[in-house]
Amino acid sequence: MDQSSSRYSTKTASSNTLAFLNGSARDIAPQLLGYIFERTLHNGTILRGKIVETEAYDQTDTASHSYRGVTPRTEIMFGPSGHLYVYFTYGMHYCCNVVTGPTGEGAAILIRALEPLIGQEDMELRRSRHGIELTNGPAKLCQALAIDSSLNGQDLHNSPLRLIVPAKRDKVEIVQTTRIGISTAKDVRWRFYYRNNSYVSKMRG
DNA sequence: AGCGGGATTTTCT
DNA sequence: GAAAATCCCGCTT
Repeated sequence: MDQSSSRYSTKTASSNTLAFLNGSARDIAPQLLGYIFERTLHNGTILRGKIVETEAYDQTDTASHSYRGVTPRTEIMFGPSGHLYVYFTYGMHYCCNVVTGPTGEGAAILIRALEPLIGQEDMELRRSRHGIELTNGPAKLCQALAIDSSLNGQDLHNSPLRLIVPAKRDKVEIVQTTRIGISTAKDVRWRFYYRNNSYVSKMRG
């Protein structure tokens, strides 16, 4: 494996390049910033967005779906890392996570915001919005990229939704703060985002 | 700019 | 039966 070519070319993640997901969600969540989601629709349309906001959830965490153990909903979180966990909430919204940790541990990273790179026009049709409103929230980005329960459990190495290693690391400051929309563990600072990126959800200022 | 309510269904107590 | 890792709209300031 040629180190320089993997560092400077944008290519589909091999099983090797996503091996870093087999660790703690807390540590991986900031590392996932800058990675790229590539969605291939049934008609062949390619959509891409860069991850700019993440939140970690693990089994020790009262706010995590996995806290109370394996259920029909959470079994994907307990499966192998590098797969996608999609859940449905509030009767109308999907949110998506990247599963982390070894098989048997229930952990995942919620993707809260993307910066669109390719396919903005297609996202606009699905969202009926434009600009930052395409992908500045966990359910918004799922609607923009047509992510629903049919993708739950898919392998991010090779599926209609793939995780791509960035060509080069962004030189952007990462902010660490508390998570959004939860009623317990409000003080746990497991939310990470790129400072000053306009696609981050609930930006103030 | 900020608050309040409605939508709508899966999941777990 | 209540809450939910949310979003959107309308009203008030």
